[in-house]
Amino acid sequence: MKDVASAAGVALKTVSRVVNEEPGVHPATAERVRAAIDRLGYSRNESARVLRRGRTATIGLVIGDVADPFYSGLSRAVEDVVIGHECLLLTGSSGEEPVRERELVETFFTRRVDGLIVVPAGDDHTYLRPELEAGTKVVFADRPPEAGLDVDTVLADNAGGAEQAIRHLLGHGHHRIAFLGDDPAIYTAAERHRGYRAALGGLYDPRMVSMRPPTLEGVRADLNRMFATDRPPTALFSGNGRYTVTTLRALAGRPIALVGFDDFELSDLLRPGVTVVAQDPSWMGRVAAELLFRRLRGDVGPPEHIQLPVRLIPRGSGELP
Amino acid sequence: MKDVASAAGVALKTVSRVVNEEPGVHPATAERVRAAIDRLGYSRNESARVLRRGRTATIGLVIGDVADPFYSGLSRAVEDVVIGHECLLLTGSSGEEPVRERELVETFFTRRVDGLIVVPAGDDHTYLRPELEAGTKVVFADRPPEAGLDVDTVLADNAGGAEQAIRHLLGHGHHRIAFLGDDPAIYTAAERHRGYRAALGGLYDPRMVSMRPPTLEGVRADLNRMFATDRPPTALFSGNGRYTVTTLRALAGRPIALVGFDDFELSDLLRPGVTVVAQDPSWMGRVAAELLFRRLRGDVGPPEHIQLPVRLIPRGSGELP
DNA sequence: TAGGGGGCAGACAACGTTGTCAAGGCGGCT
DNA sequence: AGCCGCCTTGACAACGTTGTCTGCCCCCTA
Repeated sequence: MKDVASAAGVALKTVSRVVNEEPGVHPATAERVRAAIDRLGYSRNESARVLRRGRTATIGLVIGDVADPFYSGLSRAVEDVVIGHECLLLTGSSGEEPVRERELVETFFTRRVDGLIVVPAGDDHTYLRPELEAGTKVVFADRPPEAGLDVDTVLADNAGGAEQAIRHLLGHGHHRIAFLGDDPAIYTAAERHRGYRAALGGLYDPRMVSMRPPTLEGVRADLNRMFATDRPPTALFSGNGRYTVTTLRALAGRPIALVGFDDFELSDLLRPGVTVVAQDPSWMGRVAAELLFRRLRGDVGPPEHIQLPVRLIPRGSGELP
Repeated sequence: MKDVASAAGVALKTVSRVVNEEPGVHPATAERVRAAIDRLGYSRNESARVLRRGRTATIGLVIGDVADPFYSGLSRAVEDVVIGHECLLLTGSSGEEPVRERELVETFFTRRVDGLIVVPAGDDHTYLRPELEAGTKVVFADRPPEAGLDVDTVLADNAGGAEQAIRHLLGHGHHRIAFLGDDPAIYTAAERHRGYRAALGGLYDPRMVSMRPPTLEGVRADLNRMFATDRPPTALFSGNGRYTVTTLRALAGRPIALVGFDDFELSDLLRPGVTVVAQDPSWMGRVAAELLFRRLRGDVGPPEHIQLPVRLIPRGSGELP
């Protein structure tokens, strides 16, 4: 910038004004400055600007794993909103590890992100307190923080979706419905299990429940265990997208009624098509990002807790007798 | 930092030394400083550090679309390498639009990223020249830049993979094999078509080729056109993952031999399983990122052009008669 | 013609770090 | 005892911007 100034024969500040399109520069001078900028191939040093102004125009996003379609859909939506606000996006995958989540968040904070969207992996976010009090805006998506930390959240209707799925299966004559889901320490898994249990009421049987990481062997073993009981399941409800796929693999073609939480590509191409309770990850991302930017614009209302509806899509597997 | 210094009763520079774990600070002093840091909840301002040192410890990644599994797999691998080098990752999706690709790259440059990994959408990268000459390291992944710009590239063996697929189909008795792929302006599509043509030799017939964006209607129309000819195809080769899925939808269960480029989740669960030429997006991401960091460490050898092998995985659809 | 006001330009400090250099104190060696 | 060198610490400038304040010039009005 200094070089541009001397090349154009003006003061540093004048170049700054031109670059920032501030008023009060004579058009002819501005033209001269722009010419010098082009000639020298100058581009503003954003770090210095950030240092001086205090705003980074950068948003941080912490998710479980970009390679998971749920998260990548969410990511893309967040990215679009962020770009629309002339900001950039720092993304990090926690791999669902609380320690890594925290490291990422803290790294983002030292980079002075203006705002943060987090899909939490852990359940202790006291480490956020200082930064929240310092005014950094944080929105939780997909899962809330632990009780006691009242911040903006954008969640899907997990329990409601699970209830819907179970009622659908009950409506097709099933009374013995198994639940295959993730570790109950994961909020969404716990909620979906809660909805499952609520919808089943007196039909609930803990032997028909398997909650653990979705490994093929594990799922296969649990299914075998369930099928070996005196009253085996006639229908399955799987607690998330990866789980549904794993379950399909474990079933190896064995026909049984199945409803899965989360839609996934090709669910319609399988035979039978897989009936799912679909949530919309990009909607969630968009809503979370827009909420964040509203906060950044100065909205200081009480924390919002947005719940997004989910939708049951019958495709065949949930309608088997 | 100033506050920490006065709280600990030492000079600014001493705090800086402690924070950066530089040698030459008395353990007792360091302890006092660390106590003050904890008490005040201080965290280093990375922007100022960047400004002073000139290195941002940030890498930029420009891809087509995070929501596409190929790119998100690549992203995740890049992210892991980047985190391993204590850097952060700025990600942007070009949506395959050259203009947006350029905007993203230039935004990343004004943010002074140390290095850049690009999956190019456009075919004019002269705009990179100044920055390349200024020493910023850039690696192209998945697709090369236009001829004339000799930079590091990491590509898959697109033509070879296509040849392999076609030879596989020829080996199963097919002589009439159609190609369904993306716009030939996209490098990978053009290369795969090249391999297809080379493997077919005299059997090549332009009427059996459809290259256009993968819309369901378009693919369906082209398939109908091909099937309506006097010598309809007995096998299909689809030019990328999304294309394969679209083709499967367009076929609506009609059995015909099919090999697709790119593996995809559930390819094994369809009946018949889908035979594919698989590339490994995370391998590509890892290799590109590692090459980039080698450059950042000062490796100044001539540009490297890495080609990653692909692998044919028979699953049933490619072995139909 | 004198005074006032608006348009334009520049000087300077500050943002929070880090690299360079210099200085003080202390122990060991001659 | 005097000198040297090491260990520890600090002062200061610089990185490239931007916000504030000041100054100049010209035109308009009384």
